[in-house]
Amino acid sequence: MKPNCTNPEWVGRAKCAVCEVRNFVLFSGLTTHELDSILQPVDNLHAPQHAVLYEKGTVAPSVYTVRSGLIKLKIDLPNGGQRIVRLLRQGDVAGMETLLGERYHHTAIALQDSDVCRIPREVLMRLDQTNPSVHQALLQRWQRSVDQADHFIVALSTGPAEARMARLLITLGCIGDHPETLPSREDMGALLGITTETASRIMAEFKRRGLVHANSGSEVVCDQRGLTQLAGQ
Amino acid sequence: MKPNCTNPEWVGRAKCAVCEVRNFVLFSGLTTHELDSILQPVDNLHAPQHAVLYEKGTVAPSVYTVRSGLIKLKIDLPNGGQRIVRLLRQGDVAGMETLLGERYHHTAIALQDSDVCRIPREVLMRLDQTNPSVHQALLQRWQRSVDQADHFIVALSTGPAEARMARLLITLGCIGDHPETLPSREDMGALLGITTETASRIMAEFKRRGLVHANSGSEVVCDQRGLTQLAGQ
DNA sequence: CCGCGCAATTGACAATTATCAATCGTGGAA
DNA sequence: TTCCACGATTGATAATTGTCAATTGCGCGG
Repeated sequence: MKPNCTNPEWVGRAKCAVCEVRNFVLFSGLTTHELDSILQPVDNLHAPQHAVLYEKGTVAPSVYTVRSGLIKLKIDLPNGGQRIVRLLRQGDVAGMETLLGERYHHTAIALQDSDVCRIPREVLMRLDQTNPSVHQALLQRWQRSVDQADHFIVALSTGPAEARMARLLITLGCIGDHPETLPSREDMGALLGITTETASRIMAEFKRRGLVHANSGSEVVCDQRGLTQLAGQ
Repeated sequence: MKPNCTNPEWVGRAKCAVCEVRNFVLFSGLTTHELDSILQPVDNLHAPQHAVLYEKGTVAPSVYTVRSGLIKLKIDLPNGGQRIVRLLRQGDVAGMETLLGERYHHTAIALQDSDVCRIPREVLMRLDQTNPSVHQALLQRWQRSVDQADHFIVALSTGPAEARMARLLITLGCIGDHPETLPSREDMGALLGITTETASRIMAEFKRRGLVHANSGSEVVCDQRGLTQLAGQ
């Protein structure tokens, strides 16, 4: 679909000690001193929209934590399409199968311009063994993956397409006065297990009904109440 | 739907040292001596079909490992239906959210007569900290939950209902000369995100086409080749 | 400014699936 | 054995969704 295979761009060695989102990510339990003791590099990457962090089936040397932006984990279908199985945002972790010595289970692509930290497998495994707070944070991230996958099953893959779309918009958080840049119709389809055309029709209808307003920029704002009602069925 | 809320029946204190499936479950890395040092009881339960292991939202004192049988993890929908988000079989673990101090995220019910071991939270947390092989096994189970959830999204919630049903039958393993007792049509619907009637129609059609044969007992055998072809789309 | 390219939208129609209702089949209780 | 209860199956019809094709809208490069 997209020959646009940008790669993430190296921005610099991560400065975890002054990271503004450190309390949301894996290393929130580490002291500055402990952070200094990390010998191997944790790199700070900028992933522009459509950049590929990693591809399914390739050897997995690193785990990624999301500092900002939106990342999709997808699986390619035999018929040429794709199915998105997870959306990752600030504080989420991608590629934890790395820690079990497995190859990547998905392809990770930035849906929006994103900033991520790339943590080598060895670094995280050592911290997991030596630092209880990192260990606990890891278990929590694993559980978060499970919870998010369950949400995809229950909320985004159950019921009529209109209700699923409403739940997707709520999940994306474009509600009230908190505008968001939405994924393409194609990605929405891959998120909900419907076709691009159906996704487009539903979104167009939502706009006509006033449930979704285009903002000044490329962002949109949604009607919390109306969507919640639709999501019910 | 089912007022048939059987509870699991206590069979005895678990004898992990002589457990015939120990190599598939969490404690495969422990020596007999280490097993003896477990002070708190690991109970061996028999869960007859329809028995409820635990219910969503209740406090979670224990993790369950499946020794035999088939367990479903379900979530109740606002419209009265249910959505099954996982199927657990020999070696799988239910209720790991327990280890993070959370309440159960699902309701766990036996789809077939099953044997399970109930492991208190404290036991598993202590072993996780003291025994690397248990720690590793735990991470693997967590990853397995993620993988199984992904399978539900990609294989069982994507594409037309007929293809999903074919993939479900393959997943259940009722292929070749390995017969299986299938879930009810209602449960199949909850597994695939379709109605009971649609599940019934598809299964009836599979039988007519010779893709599924009733066995002598209540079990069925499926045509591997034919189902695999259907699963493609 | 124009026009190209790509995504979004829309239309028409076919296929799939849901809904509601009735019937069938079977195992278990009386 | 007969009858009942319940799950499975089937039918008829409406609603939803997919498919294929055309058109619109818009940003960006020339």
